[in-house]
Amino acid sequence: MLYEPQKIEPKWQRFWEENKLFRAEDFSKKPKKYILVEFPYPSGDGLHVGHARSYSALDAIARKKKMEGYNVLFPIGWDAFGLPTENYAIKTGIHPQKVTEENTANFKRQLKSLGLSFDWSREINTTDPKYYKWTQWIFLKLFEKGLAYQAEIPVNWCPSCKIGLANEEVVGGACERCGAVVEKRTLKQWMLKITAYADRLIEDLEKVDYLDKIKTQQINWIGKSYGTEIDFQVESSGKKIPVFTTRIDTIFSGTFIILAPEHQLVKEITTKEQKNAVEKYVKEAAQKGELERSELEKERTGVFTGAYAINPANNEKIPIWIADFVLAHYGTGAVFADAHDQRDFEMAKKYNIPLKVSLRPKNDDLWERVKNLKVCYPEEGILVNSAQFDGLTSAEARKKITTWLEKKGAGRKTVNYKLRDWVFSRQHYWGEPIPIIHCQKCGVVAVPEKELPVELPYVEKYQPTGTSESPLAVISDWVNVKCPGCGGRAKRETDTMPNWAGSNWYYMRYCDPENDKLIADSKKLKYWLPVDWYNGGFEHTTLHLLYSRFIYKFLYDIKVVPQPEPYQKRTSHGVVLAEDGRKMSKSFGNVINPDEIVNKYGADTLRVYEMFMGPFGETIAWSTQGVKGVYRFLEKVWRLFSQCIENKESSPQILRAVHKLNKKIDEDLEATKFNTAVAAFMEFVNLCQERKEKVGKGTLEHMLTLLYPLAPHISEELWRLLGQKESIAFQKWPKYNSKLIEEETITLVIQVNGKVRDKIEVEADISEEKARSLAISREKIKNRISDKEIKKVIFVPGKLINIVI
RNA sequence: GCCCGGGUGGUGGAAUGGUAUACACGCAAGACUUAAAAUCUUGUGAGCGCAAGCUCUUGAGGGUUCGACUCCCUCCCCGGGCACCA
Repeated sequence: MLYEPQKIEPKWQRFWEENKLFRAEDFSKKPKKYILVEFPYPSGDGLHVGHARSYSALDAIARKKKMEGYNVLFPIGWDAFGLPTENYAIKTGIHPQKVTEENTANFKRQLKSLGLSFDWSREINTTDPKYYKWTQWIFLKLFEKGLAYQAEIPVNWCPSCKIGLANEEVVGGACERCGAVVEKRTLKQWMLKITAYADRLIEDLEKVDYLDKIKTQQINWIGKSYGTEIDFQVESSGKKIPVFTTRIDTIFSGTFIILAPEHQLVKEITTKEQKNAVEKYVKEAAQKGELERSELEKERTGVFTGAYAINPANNEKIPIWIADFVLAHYGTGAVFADAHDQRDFEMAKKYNIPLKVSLRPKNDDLWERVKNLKVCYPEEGILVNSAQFDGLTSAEARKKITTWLEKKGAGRKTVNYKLRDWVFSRQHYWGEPIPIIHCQKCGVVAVPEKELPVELPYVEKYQPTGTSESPLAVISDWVNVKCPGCGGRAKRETDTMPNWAGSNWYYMRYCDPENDKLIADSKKLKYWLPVDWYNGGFEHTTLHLLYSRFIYKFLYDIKVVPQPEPYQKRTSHGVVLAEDGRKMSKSFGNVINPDEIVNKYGADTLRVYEMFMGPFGETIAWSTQGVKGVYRFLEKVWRLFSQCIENKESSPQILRAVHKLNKKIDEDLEATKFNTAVAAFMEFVNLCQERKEKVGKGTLEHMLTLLYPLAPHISEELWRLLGQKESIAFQKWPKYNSKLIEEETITLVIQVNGKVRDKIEVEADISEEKARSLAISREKIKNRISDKEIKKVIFVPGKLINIVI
């Protein structure tokens, strides 16, 4: 009998679906496991083999958990709002909704052909009004609590497409769509106050089991730093400039102040004499793109405002400058500058601004050069020229100077973050409308909850307007509404939400996908949440993963969800590159279509290959040869069946091997070491083949239950061919017999001075004395030792003996 | 520049203080075949040697240890993230 995956796979997929094998049961008495993979964006390119990597892995986990007796929820849906679909629709004239329907159908067909154990009865789609009603509801709650607000901020503007771009639409300073260089324009945008949750987003990482790499990246992204805020009085004016620093230990060498060009005090403090120069500089800085501004590392530029401030530490009068390397959006948009910062140092040298030193390095030669302002010394040191603080280390000085400034009322201990609030408006058609109404009298008014969802109007024209408004702005009968407050004339908000909006909370909806009264029933949320294991791409660590944690925490605060963290465990899979080591891309013509692999080798081969190709977390290039290797392995499994059908016991060696395999698979699957799990199966099959002996039915069944999570179709088929009436999915996950695994004999390694010189087969529990006399009696070892004195013997029971001479 | 990973045969990789190179690919030889494919068998880190065997080998150098791919220090290279962050 031949192994023909094309015949057996669709059969079992149909069987599993018709018998509702993978339906999750609300409130089951069994313990629950919520296994989640990131839901795909249904693009026109179809399923990527990278999706298949993540899904095959967690499918194996989900199937194993089910066998272990858990009530498993393993759902799937569609993250379908977004730009690629809108762009495609603009290009082809096919409505985005139609495009989405087609792409979704294609993705669904592809996912089903892989035989993944999703509970399709809970399928969701972010573009469904019944779904985005609740996306809008969350926005209203955020608005109610003051966490959604409007602000005038600079946005990326494409002068060619005449449209605002999100950061993710800007590639290397250029428009992703047309390639034009992006400018900055100030527009009124909706913002979400994620910064209010910065501390909790860091602290609560302690409560969850994420890969360390993921935790570190989130912590760095939030970028919490402790420091001091100091007030500099502007000379002969009531104004003060607050400045944030982490290096208050260098305050006594602060000889000038630098403001960001966008700093609000620039206009107010600039003197008449400097007005022209300052205005010119500010204008130039605004015109420079982000790219240009950060590229210009070589040459420092700046301009003097003409104004002076007082350094509160030593009451010295110091000049106030402007420079574009000072960022408006970090700290207070102003810094005090000194000889102990590379950038400040370079700028002072260029414009002949006086400098002095206040930190002494340990190295005397270096100190000589630092003292004479030959080099910048940005490290920590011992304080000098710092009045009563002389002689302290930088760390000590930071504490004492901060306390001293606090007493004088000129400064305070403070904390800063790199994390910024989240721009939540898009001037696009294909997204959730923001449920807000602008009334001339009442101002910004929330759409009443009972009027949700605010449906996206189905129109023929969804092209950009060319102004800085969304395409929705031109649909006058949709835009013009009565104010829910006063009944007067009002207009709808025409911006839509970014596609992170729908993916922020989607995993909650799987718990209760049909509910039209609530985001989800609270008892169901309590039963299923948190997600026990969530797998997705590393690239979502600082966007989707962080955003969705923030939204969940907010929902926890308003008592919608039961705990403060949504995901108990988070893992990430590595990217699958093309065979040539580059990214898979249509333009390179190197894309692997999963359909082709499934047609030629079957879903089981694709799934097992994706697990075998390399360590789960690493970036790996595709190898078609490697796929063939896995296919050969599955053929060997098939042959094992045709050779072993007779009803008898396996030999003790095979029996031991299958129990060892059991242990290995158990451990490797939990640790996401899928590649070595597959290797262990291969070793087992090779062993059976080498021994040329018929394997007993029981042993084969044992092996098939272990293989089932990774290669479900072939396992189910052979299981039935062995005469089983019930699906293999209902089998208990097998337990290994640890006594059977124990070996009676072992290979004892004999080392001389740490080098392997001989090996002997001995009983497993050999004593040290016996091992020693055996080792010394060996010819090879005798020759090595000859007349030399044995200094020491190290014996590792069951492993080795090392003779030191 | 900073923060995370990583560097092991011709290739993807295995081994987290105890037999380096599991497993797979590729390659070579043989069997089957009119032939090819598929399959099976054997071999396959490098060097020396007819052979038994010996020597070397985990990016480079040092250290700890009876013993280091594994731990520590210095450096080089590659991948990812952040980046004028005060």
